Amino acid sequence: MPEEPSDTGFPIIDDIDRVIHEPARLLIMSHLYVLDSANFLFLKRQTGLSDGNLSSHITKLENAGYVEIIKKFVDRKPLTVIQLTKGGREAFRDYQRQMQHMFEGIRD
Amino acid sequence: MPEEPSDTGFPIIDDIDRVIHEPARLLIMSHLYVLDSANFLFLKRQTGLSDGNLSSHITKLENAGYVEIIKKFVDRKPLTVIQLTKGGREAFRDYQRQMQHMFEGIRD
DNA sequence: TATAGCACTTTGTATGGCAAAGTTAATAAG
DNA sequence: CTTATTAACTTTGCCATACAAAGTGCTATA
Repeated sequence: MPEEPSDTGFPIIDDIDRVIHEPARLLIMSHLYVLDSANFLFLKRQTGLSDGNLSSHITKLENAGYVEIIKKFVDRKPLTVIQLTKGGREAFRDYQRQMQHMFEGIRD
Repeated sequence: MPEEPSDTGFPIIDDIDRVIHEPARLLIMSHLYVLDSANFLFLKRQTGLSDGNLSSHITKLENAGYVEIIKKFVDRKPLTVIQLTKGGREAFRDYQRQMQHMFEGIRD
């Protein structure tokens, strides 16, 4: 009979949202959680990611329904705004809760 | 002139210890941080990992110097004990601090 | 026309996780 | 003596993903 991992207060591996867990996206999501939205260039500077990488990471976040990507022209220059969605906010909060819950059982 | 990401209180991507960050190993390390040491079977049950995966994850932790793997025979059965090292304890604490620091700036 | 800025997209490489199957070593059961 | 069982691997193969680098398209400006 296969056994389930017993409840130790630690999260089950599968519970961790890997879309958010990936460091680059964790950083993007942290900024968005605070600012709600940010433009491409800003995120690029904050994260230190290259154009290509930032682009692919926000596309993944978009596919997960965590952000909305809005393209406009401002001052006749392209401006890409990345906007956190409600689902994205919730997912990030869940992730945060899970991590903190895990660390709670751990104090020296 | 290339720009450094400005200090927002969020960690730099490269600062995240990916050896620990990987969910499976995060779970292993959490247990070890509390228990200091644990045997193979126990960790396998707690994490729900397969033999092979658990084995390869603890090998990675060993290569990083975070655990020591001790093989003995008890009751005439092989017993593999995974013991957290000092370095492992420190690395985990650093990881935890970094994560919590990141979440600190984020409260609704 | 050439250049620069912004935001991609594509391509290639390297890594890494995971499942599955096979292996070894020791003992227990028949 | 043979087979099975337990514990713990190791190996193989697949697939996803991260990242760098290079090229593309669009707009505006010199």
